[in-house]
Amino acid sequence: MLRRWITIVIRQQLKIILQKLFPEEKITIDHVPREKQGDYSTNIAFRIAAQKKAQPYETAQEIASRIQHPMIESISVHKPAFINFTISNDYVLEKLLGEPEVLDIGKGQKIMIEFVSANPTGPINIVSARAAAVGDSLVRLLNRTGYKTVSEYYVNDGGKQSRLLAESIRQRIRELNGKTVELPKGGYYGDYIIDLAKKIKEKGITDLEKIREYAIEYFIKEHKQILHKFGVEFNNWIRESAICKKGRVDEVLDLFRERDLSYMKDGAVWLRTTKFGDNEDRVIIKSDKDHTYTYLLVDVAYHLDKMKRRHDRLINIWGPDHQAQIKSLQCGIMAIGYPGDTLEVFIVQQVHLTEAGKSVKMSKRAGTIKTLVELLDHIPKDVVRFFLLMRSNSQHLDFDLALALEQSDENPVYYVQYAHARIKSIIRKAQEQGIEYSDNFDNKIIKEREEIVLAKTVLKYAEVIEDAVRNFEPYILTYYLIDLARIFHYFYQKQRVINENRELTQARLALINKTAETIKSGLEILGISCPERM
RNA sequence: ACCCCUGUAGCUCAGCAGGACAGAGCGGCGGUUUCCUAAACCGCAGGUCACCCGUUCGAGUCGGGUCAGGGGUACCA
Repeated sequence: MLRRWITIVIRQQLKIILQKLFPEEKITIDHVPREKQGDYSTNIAFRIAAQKKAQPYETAQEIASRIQHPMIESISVHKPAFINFTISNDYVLEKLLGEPEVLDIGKGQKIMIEFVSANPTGPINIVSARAAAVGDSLVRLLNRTGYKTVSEYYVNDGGKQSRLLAESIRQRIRELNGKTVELPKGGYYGDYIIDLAKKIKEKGITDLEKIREYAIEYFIKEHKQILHKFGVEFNNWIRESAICKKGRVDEVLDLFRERDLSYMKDGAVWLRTTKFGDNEDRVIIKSDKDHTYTYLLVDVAYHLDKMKRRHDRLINIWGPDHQAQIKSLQCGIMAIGYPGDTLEVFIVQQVHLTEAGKSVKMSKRAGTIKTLVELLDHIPKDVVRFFLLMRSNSQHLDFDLALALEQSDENPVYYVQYAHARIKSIIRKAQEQGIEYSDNFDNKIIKEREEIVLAKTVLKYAEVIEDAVRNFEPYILTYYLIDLARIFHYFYQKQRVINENRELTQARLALINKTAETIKSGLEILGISCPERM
């Protein structure tokens, strides 16, 4: 990629000029904010001047005068003391039309990435949908950059919530039978419970445990279906019950006992998480009759299982409501002998659904949910994904339903897709006239500002991918695609691709073809379709 | 009380490990189509980067504090 090459070149040059004055890795290369003043810039003169107690501007001029390289078209010094480089067009075109760079950032590292993991007690809400979009894009991104990923969905099919769900359904069934009922405290009240109750009533299931099983299977199936519709597939769906059956919980309990990290108090078993920096110790086995396990215990067991499957890194993507668990879980993982940074957790912040300025609150229990199912009933998958990938993970996200429904210019998804469709249309047109694009042209034929800017922007793609991977932030790519589309549209307005000069036409076809490939690649990573025509 | 996230143009947000006169989209106003898709493009208006201190040659960016908004702090998952 350009940035890497220019960094290497400049470092080499500076190394000679500066001798040992400055460590190579401290030389930073940035993009220049203003197009007219070059492509890349270094602030090295400030550093050198500070060390030598010299004037920064003069130092910059001195350094600049001594740098020379065929890929650098020109060097200029700007006040206060920036040294700017403009890349030669030849080099840009050579890179653009050459073999696409294979980015091997991961170097075969195995990453397990767990996301969504919504409880099978109701439909998937929009925050989980956001996690799904982010997680799925990250998987695609990582797989294209030299990582080996495994995506996993953890199903909480045990525990109190599923029993509460079953009880809620049973009461609804009784209600359908004309009885007055009392819904369990903290139970589930959504309309979907009544629908499910009707189904279960028809099947003639009355046993509470059978109701529970039926309901859980029902929701797992529903989640799989809707995620499939959303373009998200998981390598593994792993169940809490399976982890328990495997004996992982006992393993974990043994480890705790061996290391003297668990103790009895008030009839419950506690884990000394404070030893690892938690604010308080946590209960792992409850004091109730059945001595049931807490979520924490089972979750530690689950993560032990993940680690036994030999992954180099474990990543979880969680919603904001799970923020408080991170510490305890990491302490639990340390308690079984793994380093605290074994598990990295990324929190995607909440999603605010807005409609005509009014916000719609969401809670699974309250029954006023806006679910992924409902969302996809009204808004195309591409739009939902794009909107959910427009903010950094840590940003609260406003999802404007009205805007999402707009089928036109306001909607940035179509803006990007349209750029691709437009290019494809031009290429089709050219083919009808018997013109194919060709990489064999004199580089000097590409010289218009709009062409060069487009070419340089396409080349930035590799840098963007690198940034997105490094930060685990797909939105960086989303922004880039909007930017690329804008630059293409501008180019289109200013320069004709198909024109009377055949060689120029072919060159421009090659340029826009690369642009289309880049948009397509980017949209694929975001899990968004890329139509040939619109 | 403690923890996490956020506070940049009327609205929604970019601003990448400090740098060059603060950017985009939407909304507002005004333009562009004998020609490759107008789902496009161009121009104008609009900001004491919440506030205060500090570090620095240089702070929207880093540190401390204040204020404001959202979320979280279960023997629920």
